[in-house]
Amino acid sequence: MLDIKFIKENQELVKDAIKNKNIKAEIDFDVLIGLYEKRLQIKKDIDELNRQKNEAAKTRNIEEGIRIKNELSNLDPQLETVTKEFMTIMGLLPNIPSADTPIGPDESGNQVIRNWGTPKQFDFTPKEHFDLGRALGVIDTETATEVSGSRFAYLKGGLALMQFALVQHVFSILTNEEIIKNITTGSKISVPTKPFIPVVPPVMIRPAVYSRMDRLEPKDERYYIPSDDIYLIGSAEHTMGSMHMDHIFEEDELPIRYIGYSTAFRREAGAAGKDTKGILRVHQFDKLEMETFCLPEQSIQEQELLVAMQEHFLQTLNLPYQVVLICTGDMGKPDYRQIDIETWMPGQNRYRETHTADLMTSFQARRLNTRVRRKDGTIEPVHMNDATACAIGRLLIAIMENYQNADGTITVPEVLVPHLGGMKVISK
RNA sequence: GGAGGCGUGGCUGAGUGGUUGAAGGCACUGGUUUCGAAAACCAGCAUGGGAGAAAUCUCAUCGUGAGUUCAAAUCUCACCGCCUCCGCCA
Repeated sequence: MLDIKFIKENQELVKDAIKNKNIKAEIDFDVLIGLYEKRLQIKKDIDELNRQKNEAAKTRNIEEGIRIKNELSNLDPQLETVTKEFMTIMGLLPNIPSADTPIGPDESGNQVIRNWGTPKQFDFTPKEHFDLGRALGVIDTETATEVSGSRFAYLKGGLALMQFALVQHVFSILTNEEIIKNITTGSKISVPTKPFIPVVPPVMIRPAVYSRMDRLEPKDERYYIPSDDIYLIGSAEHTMGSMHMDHIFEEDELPIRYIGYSTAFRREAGAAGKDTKGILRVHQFDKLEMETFCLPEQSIQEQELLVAMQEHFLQTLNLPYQVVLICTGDMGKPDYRQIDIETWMPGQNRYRETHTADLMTSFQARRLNTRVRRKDGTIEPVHMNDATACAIGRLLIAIMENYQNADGTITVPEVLVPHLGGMKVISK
């Protein structure tokens, strides 16, 4: 949610954001500001009546008290109505995109800002992960479809083990302050080198909290359990970002960095027919997610750190990738700046999205009421960043396709070998 | 799931209808003292909204939401959460 005072002073910015982010809502700013002012006026009237009520109560003026009570009963519903209308419009407004965000209608407007590594030349035609996985018996979507439905899979054998090798690998990087220090120095990123705190968060979330994260929508995309009025999360971000709602940090406590491991649940509504084979797009996958809280003036650098950590991770696996600055039409509503990383998938002969890094500025924090008390005593919303550390399913695909051999076996990346108990090749 | 108990400020803890936004303690901040520190003493110390140049004034908030009352942290109801015992369970 944006700050109404910011909106009043920066209407053009907000209007541009709505247009450039393709938000399908007709917002009348005169109406919005009118509602805000009307609400303020009603609140003032109620405040004054309350003052009189308190006065009457103190002096035990019963008749006066009854009179004021009746008057208040007229105003209360008015306030409720106006507040509701006001909040409805406020909830539609997106975050403002950063100045360096390209303006574009959809993914065609995204900009590749750098790339790393050279796609390996194979002396045979590289296969896609589902063919490799089926032949090796490590991905079974047929049985999963019978048992659970489409877009589910069994990961087996060496691939199942590799999932946990990746988890170990990510945790070992992100909890190591030395590595973070080297990366910030090497990339000239000026943020504290505080390591990430490992977290296994809940995978279910209450509707009200989901809404405060501004992640309840699109509801079609969410799994909902009516008997308990609860949602399954689509990312660890959802229950980690909300960890500190209604909390005020002291300035020197920040940044706070978490690395969470959880299963993510997605209905993939509207993706019918898209990426139906294998495990690229499934209803359930495991993911390691970074979530950080920091001072407003540090949040861009913080996002740069998260991207640098992602790049470091891919480099340790020697996987070629490109870094993409996402344009207005393709970025999320709460995003200020979104950077994706696409990793080379030889079987598909193209880069596919494996990572995303979202800088939300104060947009989520304002609704979550997560704030910081500055040294001078002022209190303001913190800035929040979230970013993929490792979407395990998609990384497994990248590893399978990049490390495949002519005989259909898969070489285990060197850094993962120790985490796989010394296993060097996944074969039948 | 059954029985009972409980939710008050950063923490602890008093407060069962009337200047209680809330005693006391701890923690924290500033000061006095000290060569310095500890201790002691003094002072300050919730958040949000509104008015004001400011001092300050004012409204709301004692898990959440409704209700009773001239008046609610205190009474009623619902919901949420926590604790203890029993049951079940990884």
